[in-house]
Amino acid sequence: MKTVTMADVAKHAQVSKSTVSQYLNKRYDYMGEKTKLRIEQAIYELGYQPNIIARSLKQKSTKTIGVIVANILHNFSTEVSRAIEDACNRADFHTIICNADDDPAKEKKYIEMLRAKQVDGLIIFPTGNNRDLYQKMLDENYPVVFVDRSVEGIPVSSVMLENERASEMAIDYFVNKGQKRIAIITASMIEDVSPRLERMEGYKKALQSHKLAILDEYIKSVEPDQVEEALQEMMALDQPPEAILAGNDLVLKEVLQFAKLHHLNIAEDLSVIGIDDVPYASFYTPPITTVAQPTFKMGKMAGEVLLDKINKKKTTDERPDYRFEPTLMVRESVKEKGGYVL
Amino acid sequence: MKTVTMADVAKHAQVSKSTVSQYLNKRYDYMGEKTKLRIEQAIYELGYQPNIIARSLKQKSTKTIGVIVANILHNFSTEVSRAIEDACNRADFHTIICNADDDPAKEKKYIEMLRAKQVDGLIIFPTGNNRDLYQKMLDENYPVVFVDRSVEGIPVSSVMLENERASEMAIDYFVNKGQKRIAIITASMIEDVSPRLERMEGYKKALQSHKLAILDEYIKSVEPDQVEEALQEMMALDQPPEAILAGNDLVLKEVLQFAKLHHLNIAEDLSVIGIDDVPYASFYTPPITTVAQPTFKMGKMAGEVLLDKINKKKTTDERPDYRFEPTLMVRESVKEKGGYVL
DNA sequence: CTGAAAGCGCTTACAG
DNA sequence: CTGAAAGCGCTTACAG
Repeated sequence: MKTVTMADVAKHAQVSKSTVSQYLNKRYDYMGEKTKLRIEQAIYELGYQPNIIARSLKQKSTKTIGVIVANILHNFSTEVSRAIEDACNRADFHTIICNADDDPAKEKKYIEMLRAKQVDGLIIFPTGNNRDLYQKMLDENYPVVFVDRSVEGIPVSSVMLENERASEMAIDYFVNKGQKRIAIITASMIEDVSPRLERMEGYKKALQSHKLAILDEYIKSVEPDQVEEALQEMMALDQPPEAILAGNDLVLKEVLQFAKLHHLNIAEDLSVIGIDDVPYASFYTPPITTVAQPTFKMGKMAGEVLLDKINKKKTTDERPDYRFEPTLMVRESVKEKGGYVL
Repeated sequence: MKTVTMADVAKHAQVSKSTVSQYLNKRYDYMGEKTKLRIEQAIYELGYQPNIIARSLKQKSTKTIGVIVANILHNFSTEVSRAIEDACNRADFHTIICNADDDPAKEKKYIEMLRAKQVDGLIIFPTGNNRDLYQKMLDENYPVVFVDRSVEGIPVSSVMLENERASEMAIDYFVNKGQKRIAIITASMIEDVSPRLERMEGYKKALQSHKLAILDEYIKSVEPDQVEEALQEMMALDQPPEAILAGNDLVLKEVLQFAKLHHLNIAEDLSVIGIDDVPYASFYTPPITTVAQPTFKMGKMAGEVLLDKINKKKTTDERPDYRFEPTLMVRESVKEKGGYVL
């Protein structure tokens, strides 16, 4: 497997490497027609494939961006990544996707590895716990955009959901259906991750605006594997909640699993709304009402903002963040409590 | 953002570039302790990060492999990819994952792009329609392994499920539950993709071994968006099927959606088994019985076989393929037809 | 124990 | 219209 290089092509076509290079880069401005043909022919005969690595070294651009998702297990991450890819492909950029597994150490490793690989920019779903690194990239004027989360004090523009609005939509819907005992379960907030905080805020504000009390027993922020226990506790209350807002897809899954285990019928015995529109929502029994994120638009925006920074070589952010409106996907997991409608 | 290079470090530490390079590659055999310290210091002070692109160019190895999945929408693809990544990470290899979208043209584009990026080897879930390219890689002794599918006449070793066995397990289970009117729906077979064929074969053989007739009306191979229509037809038969084997996760999804739409209760009105253990199977109502592929093991094997080829520089395959046993995940989507048990 | 030199496969002013 | 030459940032025999 001896590789054929540009020099081989040049010799075969009886021109210089420079000319071959011009040809490849479509700078035919002054190139003779016969020369062009000879090169084309040589490339074909030798089965020549340019070595992008060599080009990148010289050009100091790899036409590749890195994407580091906090946790690939979230549906959201997969869908947004796909949209980022599409946006980048359109600009002839490639995409390398890495999964930080919610682990700041892994996130750090990937940031360093991708930068060592000379990717031209980074889209990060930040874990939030690598402030020094984030700051360093800013200082170096390295193109970065955040997705899903923002990091306090780090002025990198972030593509995010209107999170408070998402909770609010869910609560409004619950209340309109006559639900009053509404709980919320979000992923753990140890890391102070912004969407979790905002969704919690939205929940509280919405309850207040409906003049409903905020009960500590109805609020849980826990790891996925503790959701069951949290539900256990809630359901053992004298006044257990009758409706639950699941803060993300993983929490929703746990809630549904819990319901199954304890033979609670969704809607009938327990109303549920999930933030994140899971793929099975529409054909679940009953179909699950969710608050959908415009994942495609968000990914597209993230890709475009990053490409813009890369091209313009300006990494300053004129906008702190790009917020997107959620959509309520009304299905059948919320019970209508006739008598209590406001 | 002027990047600091090895030359800068060398100057700062007052040694030559060679020595810095030795240091980075941990060839300290004969390196003076003070030199080592000075270099370490210089690297730290300058915040030096090696440029992997430059190294790759010289070493002719990127320590990166490419993975091209036929269709990332299959759960199977995602899980196997994750396992491949893990296996590669362990050997300090990176992974670039691309999605061919079941489109041979895209597959071709990605194969060429990844090879241009000098990845050291390729794991492909082949679409099957790029025979020339596959053959070319073989001829060039380029390291490749296939996953999920094999390609007739292309002797690249492939990591696959024991597909016939998968269908057989499902049919045996149906029959043991007293089901006799068993249909199968697989994805379209226009492309002659091996697992689909094998699953179909397994279905037929299993029916025969149970002395059940093979009815053409009970066999459909269609695109996901035609599954509904196919079901429509089947269910309109004088003797509609009472059990359905869904050939993969996407088909299963369509079947469940169809059941929902037509108010058919799974198990009660229609028994179902799906090949591929979908994430929601365990908490669906009713929980869905599936035939699971050992995705983790398969991905690990694919990664290891490829790394082996890369390291040993031998790309000949001592084994045509690596077959894995499926597992029946018994849940509750198959009705026990008491009276009819054999 | 360390350094000078060549080279990996390209690109890009610049000269002609 | 085309070529010679330098250089991207590393690594690696080889010499000393």
